[in-house]
Amino acid sequence: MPRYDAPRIESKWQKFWDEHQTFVTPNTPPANAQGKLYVLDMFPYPSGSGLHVGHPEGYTATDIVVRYNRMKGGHVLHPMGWDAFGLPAEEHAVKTGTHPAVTTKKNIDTFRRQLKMLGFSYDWSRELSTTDPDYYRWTQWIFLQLFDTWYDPTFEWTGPDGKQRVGKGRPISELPIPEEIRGLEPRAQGQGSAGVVSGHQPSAIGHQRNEAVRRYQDQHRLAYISEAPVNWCPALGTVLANEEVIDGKSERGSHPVVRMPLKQWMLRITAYADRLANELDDLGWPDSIKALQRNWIGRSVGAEVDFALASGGSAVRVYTTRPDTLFGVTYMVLAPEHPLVDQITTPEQKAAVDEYRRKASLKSDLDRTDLAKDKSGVFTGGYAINPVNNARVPIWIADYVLSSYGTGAIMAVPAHDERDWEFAKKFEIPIIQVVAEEGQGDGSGTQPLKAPFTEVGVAINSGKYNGLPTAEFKARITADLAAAGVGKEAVNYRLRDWLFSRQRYWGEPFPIWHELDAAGNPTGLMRADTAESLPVLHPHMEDFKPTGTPAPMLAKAPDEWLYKTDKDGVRLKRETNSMPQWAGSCWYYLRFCDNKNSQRFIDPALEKYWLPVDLYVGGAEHAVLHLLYSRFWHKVLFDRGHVTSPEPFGRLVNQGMILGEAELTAYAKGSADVVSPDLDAFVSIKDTAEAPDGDGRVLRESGEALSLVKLTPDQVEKRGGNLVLKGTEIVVESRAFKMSKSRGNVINPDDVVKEYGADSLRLYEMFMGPLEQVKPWSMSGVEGVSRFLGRAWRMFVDERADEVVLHPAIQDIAPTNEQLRVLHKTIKAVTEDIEKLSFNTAISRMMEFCNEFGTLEPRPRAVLEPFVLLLSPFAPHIAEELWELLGHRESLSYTAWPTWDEKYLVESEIEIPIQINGKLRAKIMVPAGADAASLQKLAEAHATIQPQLAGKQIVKVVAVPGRMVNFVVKG
RNA sequence: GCCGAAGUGGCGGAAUGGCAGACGCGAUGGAUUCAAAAUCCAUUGUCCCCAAAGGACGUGUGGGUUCGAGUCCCACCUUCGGCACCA
Repeated sequence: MPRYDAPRIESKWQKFWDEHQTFVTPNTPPANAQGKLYVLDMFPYPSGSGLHVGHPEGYTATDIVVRYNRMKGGHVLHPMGWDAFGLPAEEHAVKTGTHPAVTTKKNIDTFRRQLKMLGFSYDWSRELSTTDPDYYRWTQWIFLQLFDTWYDPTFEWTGPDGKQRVGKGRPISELPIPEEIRGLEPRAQGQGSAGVVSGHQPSAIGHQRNEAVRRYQDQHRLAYISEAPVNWCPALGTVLANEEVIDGKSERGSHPVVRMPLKQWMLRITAYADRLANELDDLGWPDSIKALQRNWIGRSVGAEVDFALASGGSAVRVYTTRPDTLFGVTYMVLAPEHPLVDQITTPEQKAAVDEYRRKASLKSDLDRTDLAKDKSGVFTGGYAINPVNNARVPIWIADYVLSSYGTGAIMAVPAHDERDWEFAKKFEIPIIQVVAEEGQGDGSGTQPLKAPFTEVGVAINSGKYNGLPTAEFKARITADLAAAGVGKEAVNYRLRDWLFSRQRYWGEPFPIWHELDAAGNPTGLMRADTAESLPVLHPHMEDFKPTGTPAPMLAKAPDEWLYKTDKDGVRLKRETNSMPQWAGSCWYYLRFCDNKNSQRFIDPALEKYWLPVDLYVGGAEHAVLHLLYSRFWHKVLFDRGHVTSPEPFGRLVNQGMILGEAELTAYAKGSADVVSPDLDAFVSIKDTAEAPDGDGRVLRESGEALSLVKLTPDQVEKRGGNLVLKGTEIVVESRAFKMSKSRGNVINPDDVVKEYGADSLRLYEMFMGPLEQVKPWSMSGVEGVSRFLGRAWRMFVDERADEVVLHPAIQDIAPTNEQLRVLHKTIKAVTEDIEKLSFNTAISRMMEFCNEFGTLEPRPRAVLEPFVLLLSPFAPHIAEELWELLGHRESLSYTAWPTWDEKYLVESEIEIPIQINGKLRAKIMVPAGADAASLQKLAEAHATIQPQLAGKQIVKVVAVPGRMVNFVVKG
């Protein structure tokens, strides 16, 4: 009984591919190669729970593209690796004492086994893990590049891509040092050289004398240390980047996060904000992802304006995008942390101001969000002078102004800004309208505003600028302010510099040392490890418990790791922070091209050959962070001449999330724990509404809370276009939820493979719907595609025989024209669908083919053979087995992809619709080449059309050859 | 609130401005079987009609463009995703 036996076939071919190294890709293209193709999956974090069904979705898609292109003769790079640093392995270490490296290795082994089980054609010889010292050696090396680079925003240059740019990351040795800093000891010109890491040469220059210069350089590096309020998460024992904090809680684990000032490594990604935004234009990415990134970067163009203090002394600089509303300024607001606050606060207000600042400093982001509903603030007692009209403006502090955006101070124009409006209303500050809607008169005698007017319009109450449209006003006043020396155009970004240090063990150590003075205290001066001394390995540790304080884990490392004395006798202490998980994933796509290179992070020739990645597939959750960070690193490497492509990823596709199986739910009156069993208690979903707190549903009329009853499919039936409780009119809800342990709807790929086989899982993941779309899982859907594979198997194999032999119906006979037409139609459709990544429709076409030939007797071999090749990228194991059965000795992996011939596709007769006034009235068979006139004649003569046209006036006839005929009639 | 994506049978989904619902699931009927599983065949948007023939209605809602709209334009509603005091 040679039934389709997935386990036997799949293990046989997985072993074959392994032993024959079928998918190992040499870096030199084969003689007849049709060009290179680099297809990359976002590599997974190898978690302890193993592969999720979401993983194979993207992986199958890329595997199909890769297998297809290999057969087309492409030189294809398709690697896989592990993003393996991260908190879970370390949390496990805290609990069990198992070293994170051990846990990580175990998890990687599981992931590798699972991926191999699914038959993906990765070149496993290129496998890498971010935790390999061989790998993170180069992560540290790239960090040193960042450390050795400053951004020159005015530098004009032409890159290896032939494009002109303004702004470049340059060696720190080329940073111009201002005279006053250079001091007594002028630096030699051109000190240091590009490509050699570290800005200091301890033996060449006495660095004590250069201390000021070194500190100046340190302030300008792309990797720098700053003391700033950061998100400290006590539960995780680490600080988190803004991006890792959601609603005041940690993204991972939802632990509370507090703000506190700490010294941290930062990466100056803001220097690249413009290029990161602008160079998105040419990328083959979905517009929605580009929009997400632009949104995140949040570039805004406005003006900085100086308001002199009424008390004299320094001025307050504000940032505004609406300099045209300067005449409407009725107060100013400084962020509570603003450095001028102390200076302007009057003695009478000091107590109130100090108290407010103290409270604000304690507030976590969550608290600030909660308070957002109600504006708070305190008057400082100080006044500023509005430069356009010399008006005295009171200065307040309020936490709705952020110290980290713009200048940390605003001019408040309540008439034309929502937030200022709310604030002014609450504290009874005057509101002056200075912009009127177009065509609403000149504004003299304007009614008081009922709400802030935030649109553009025409200036009023603005002196000589009255009547100017907003855009013109902005340009004019910006120029006027600049001429007067009190303002200038300015650009701001929502994007902040990237907080790059964490306080945990299981991350890349920094290749940095801190100089210590005689008393053992840090001097604030740093030294970098040399490139040759890398990697900086982790110290040996027994205890992985967090310190419980913001002091990094590595501070508990043994002294021999922590301290050393440099050649010049200076005592050094190692940097004890570690890099965040994002670091390793920023450049793995480069290392895959050359993962064994011990001399460089990537061979320049290989970078030039393989980069950029031609197709990058992964989840949309990485739309902002990972993709923005890698682009940033890539651009720095580009500026420093280490890579020749300006962007890492040419085409990007996001796979949609896979939800759990749809669940049926009915709602009933009564409390959740006591659900009345009688039907009267049940309520139709149409009579319910979402609960105000977002949790559960309530009765629409009364707002009464309803309890939720899970149903099985046999408890419902369809009636009148709805799903109802059996025998009732009560409509129930059918919805799919995100897979989660708590809901118990997680599907394990291992189980699916055990029951249906890897080919069925692959096929189902692709058949569910468009790759990019969110879709619910369905076990009976898996069964459906598995039945299709069974049919395909029986098309080739005689199940009544004792052995696996070719079906006797398969014969070397000449196919009919109709059979050839079906074959070539299928080849064309499948080929074009793969090119479009429209895998679900490609599978449909193959199902149709199978429905056509599956039970046909006899079946021409010449028609069936190409079908196996079409199927092979989707279901490679069964395809290899059938290919072998058909008598082929070689794996089909490099067999030429079938081509179609248009001549087989033409049909002699086609069916076209006949419409009257656009409505379908009949269908007729016509010769394929019939022209418009003969179409019309045939249509008019048709038995059901003729009577309908009789006695009516034909106004117009639209006849499209090969398409349709439409009669437009009157009467 | 802002930005983005999407609304098509009982379900997943298909459809260069030209036959809506391909393909699959589910369901129903039949064949095969001692019986079942598996398999094969047929039917399956809703409604009118005894039935057939035929007809009416159908792609979130309301308008519009067009000989013709699921598809293009305008307004709105709903769901999902992201951002959210960013001046």
